[in-house]
Amino acid sequence: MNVTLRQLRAFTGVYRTRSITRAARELGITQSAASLLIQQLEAQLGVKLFDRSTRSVQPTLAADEAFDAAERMLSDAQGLSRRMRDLAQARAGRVAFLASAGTASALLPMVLAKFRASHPDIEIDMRDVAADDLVPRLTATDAEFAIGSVEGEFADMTIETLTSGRLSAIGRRTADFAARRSLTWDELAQLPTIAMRRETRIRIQIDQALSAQGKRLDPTYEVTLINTALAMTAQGLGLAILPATMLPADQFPTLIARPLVRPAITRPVSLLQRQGRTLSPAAQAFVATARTVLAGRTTPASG
Amino acid sequence: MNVTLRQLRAFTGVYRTRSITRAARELGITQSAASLLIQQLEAQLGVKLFDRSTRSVQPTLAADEAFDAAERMLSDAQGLSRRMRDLAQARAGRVAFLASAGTASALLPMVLAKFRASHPDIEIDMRDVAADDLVPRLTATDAEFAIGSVEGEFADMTIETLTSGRLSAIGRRTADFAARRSLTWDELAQLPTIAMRRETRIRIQIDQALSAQGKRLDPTYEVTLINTALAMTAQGLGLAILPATMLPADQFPTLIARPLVRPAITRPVSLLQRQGRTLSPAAQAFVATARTVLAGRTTPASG
DNA sequence: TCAATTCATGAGCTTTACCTATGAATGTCA
DNA sequence: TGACATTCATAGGTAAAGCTCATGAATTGA
Repeated sequence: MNVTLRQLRAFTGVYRTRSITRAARELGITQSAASLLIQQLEAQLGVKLFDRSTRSVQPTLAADEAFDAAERMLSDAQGLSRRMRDLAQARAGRVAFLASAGTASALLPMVLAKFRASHPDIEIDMRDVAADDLVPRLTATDAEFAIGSVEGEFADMTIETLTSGRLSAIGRRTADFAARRSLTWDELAQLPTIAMRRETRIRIQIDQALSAQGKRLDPTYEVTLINTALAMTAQGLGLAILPATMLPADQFPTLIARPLVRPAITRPVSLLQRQGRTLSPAAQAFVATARTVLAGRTTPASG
Repeated sequence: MNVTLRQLRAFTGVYRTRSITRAARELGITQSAASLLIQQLEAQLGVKLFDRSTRSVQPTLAADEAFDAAERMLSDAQGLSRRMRDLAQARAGRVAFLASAGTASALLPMVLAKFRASHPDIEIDMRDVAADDLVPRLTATDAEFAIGSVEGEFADMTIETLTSGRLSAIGRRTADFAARRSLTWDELAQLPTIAMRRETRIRIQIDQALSAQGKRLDPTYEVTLINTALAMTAQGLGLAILPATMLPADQFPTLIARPLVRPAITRPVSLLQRQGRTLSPAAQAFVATARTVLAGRTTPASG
């Protein structure tokens, strides 16, 4: 057998109290059990730890030396337990995840704010990445999950849609525009528009959906960043063509979104996880927050 | 129940090898036992430590955090065991003891030399003390034992005679002196002599023994230190009156001792220990060395 | 001398720990 | 694709350990 923490607990107890009986009471065991634990430890270490008579329990020099080491081990054990409990309850820890650039800028800030309010001590490491890189990066890095607009199936990945935004025209709140319930892509063709560049994931999706219907989008401006498109829209340069979920209402209070129809195109925001990999409790808490926050923003699929 | 070192050993093994089976082999237990230990630890800490399938065992983030703490505890445990084993085998440690001034200067140096040769890593703390102080100091300080000329009984002390020296006349190796087997105290009265001061323990013993026989000692010189007496003798100032054991042959090669008789007075060198207090293994080793070294020098009680 | 306290020990019971055997899942190679 | 090999999990049984209770021995204090 080997030294056990039980024995060390008994040892430090006896060392401090100079009494087997008192130490046993502290540990919630009987005096005889404590006596045995000390005997075991002495046999284990090959050293007498206490000179004991019925009337006194005197630590030996060896006990003096052993005491510090024993205390350190016990406090390490307690520290480990406490730390793990904190991790388990998501009161401590770190969440590393990937987010596509658009999601990170438009959708996640409010999730982050809510999460930070409820879990102030959890470190967050959000890495924004091109949408196409989400899956390869998730397999390669230590990120626990990814959030972004991804569709399809991937080996060793589970995918879950958190919310989905209808492709919309975003423009200034003019009386004319505000009156509209929706716009068709055909109507849009006659207006100045701002869309994402052709290489972007979102644009590819649009172009594919439209060409399936024999239509096409000829934007007045093409940009790379969502924020650029929104800023230009706010300046009245045209209507931004983006999922409605991508409009942060607080950043652009003058803008409103109206769904585009014929065809209606929806764009999911999905959560990607590696299969067979448990999320850390902190990450689980974050995902839960994301689910509730984003669920409130889902554009109904029909309408 | 609580976290055990067994569990931690299994944990670090699995963490390192990424395999329950391999870790079990390392620990010399079966795979199923190792599997159970991991499950226990997880339940204990409330945290999943490994994502395991039949094909892979992946540490979680919690496991990454726990690993260092676990390793430290295990190495502390090993360090404790090793340190205690060293103490037990007297390969390390410290011996603190008291010695009366005379013993310390004349008798113990050779014991120290022999002990140091066989136990080079043991620290020695020898405190020389007036003979009368041996007992009070031994009860009050952390010294483990005392060596000196003490007779009688003391509460809570065990006493053991290590050697005893006959009171002798020590002089230069002249043909005349060397030819003598012994001297009587009466013969001594006509010669120049060097004795210890009246206050010293050794002198008190001499005076008592002589006065019991109606005799007395009138030394030419009275000194405090044994070495002074011997140095004066070496200069031919007179015969030193000391126990034969107190003559270090290597320091004073020109001197020889001849026992004093009528009466023959012996002076024990004793080992004092506190009753019910185990000596540390280092101290036991030292005492053993002292016993063997000093036993060789004992003057036969009769002769 | 008696009562009280404290540590050690032995008997007996309960709990734990471990092993063997087996099942389930997954990756590999023909 | 199907047989095979590997690996982890689980169930059942047994050996070992741990604990309690009861008791004994030693020592202190009244």
